[in-house]
Amino acid sequence: MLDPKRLRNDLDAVAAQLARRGYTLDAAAFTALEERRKALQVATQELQNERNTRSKSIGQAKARGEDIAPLLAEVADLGDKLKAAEADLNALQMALQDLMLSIPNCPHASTPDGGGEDDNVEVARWGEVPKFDFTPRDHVELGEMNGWMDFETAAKISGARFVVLQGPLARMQRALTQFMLDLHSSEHGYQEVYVPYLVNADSLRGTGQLPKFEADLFKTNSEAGHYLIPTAEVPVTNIARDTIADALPRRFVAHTPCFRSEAGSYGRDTRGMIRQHQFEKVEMVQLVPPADSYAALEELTGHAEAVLQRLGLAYRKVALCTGDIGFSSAKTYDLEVWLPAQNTYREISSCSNFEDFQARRMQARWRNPETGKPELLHTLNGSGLAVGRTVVAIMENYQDADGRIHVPEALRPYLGGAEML
RNA sequence: GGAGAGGUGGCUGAGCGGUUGAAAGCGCACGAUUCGAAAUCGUGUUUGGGCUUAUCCCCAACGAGGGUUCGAAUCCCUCCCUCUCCGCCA
Repeated sequence: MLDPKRLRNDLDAVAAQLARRGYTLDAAAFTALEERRKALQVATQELQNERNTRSKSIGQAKARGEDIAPLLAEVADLGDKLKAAEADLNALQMALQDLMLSIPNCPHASTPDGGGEDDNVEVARWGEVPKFDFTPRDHVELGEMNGWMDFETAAKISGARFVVLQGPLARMQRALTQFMLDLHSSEHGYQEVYVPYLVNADSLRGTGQLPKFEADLFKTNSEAGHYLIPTAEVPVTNIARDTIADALPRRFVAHTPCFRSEAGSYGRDTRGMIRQHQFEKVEMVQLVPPADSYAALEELTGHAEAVLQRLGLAYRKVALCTGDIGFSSAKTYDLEVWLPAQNTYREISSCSNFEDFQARRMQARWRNPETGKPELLHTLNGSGLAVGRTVVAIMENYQDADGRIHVPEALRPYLGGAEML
């Protein structure tokens, strides 16, 4: 959510920033709502003030033993007027709140302009793209020929966009999550956390998935209306909801499965493990003082890059343009890993600075030692990495002519020293 | 699932329906005292919003939401959460 004060005082500038990401802010509608809100609020508060002072004097008169009947008569209709005013104000504030919750974050000045993914800007490349003296197989072929990957059985059990992994490949996926968690917690300063996979609507509102993107989520029919998490960002960032931290930064890393309905992506990446309803991810989350958040974004992105580097996977770093960043993000870097079979780079991590957008929605604050006051903090997160896609990348980059998969050096300690899967 | 207890400020913990945003203590900040410190004394110390250059002033908030009332932390209803005992369970 954007700062209401900024919207009130600097509406044109905000609208201009939002226009960069292709969002048209209905300034007239906002102004109209806001003006009515102000008038109604002042009127309501005057009525409340009158009620309070009169009630107080009734109490005082009663204490003196005076007759309070005439005083009561004076306030007879006050209650109804007040109740009506409060109801009007309440309805208006709900409408205003709905509007506020539906406005995306303003892009940071350094986020490049653009309308869609074609306008994203590559900022770095790392690693050698592997050369094969044979035609590299894609992960589906490799997985199936080795008997490690079974989409048909998954389709029977669940449906499309699921997979059953078997034996060494299932084990490698587990090894990857251990490797990533260990790296971030022991070398990058993150605290490992284990979090719920079912969350309530308040948490999803906090990070920005709700109210706009309900269609992307799986909702359960539990009484509490739980949703399956689409990313660990939701439970982990919401650790800070409604709290005042006394020391920042706080860094968390968690491994969770992620569940996405992939509504609207029919026909895209239907083959293989690239786009599934359920996948494993290791996620980093940082809560930082506002002044530090852009340095933190560079650092956090570096932590995700470190995983790719240790695994020896070639990748590029892309600054998403204003038309491609997520709803809640002010700036996002995607890391794209080289996939030989697709002959292209594919997203394997997304690292974002949300500034105070999420913090304001979830009232996540810290006590600024300079002011002594509670202030909104900044939130960031990044995949470190999407584990399922890392499995794909390793298979495709580390295959040999026989379809066997070599194990990257860094991963061997997690697989009993094995050099091959 | 059954039975019971309880949710008040950074923490502990009071609070007959009326001047209680809330006693007291702890903690914290500033000041006094001191060579310095401890102890002691004094002052201050919630958050959000409205108006405002600012001070002041006003409104709201005692788990959440409704209700009763001129007036609710206090009474009533619903829900959420925590704790204890029993049952069940990985």
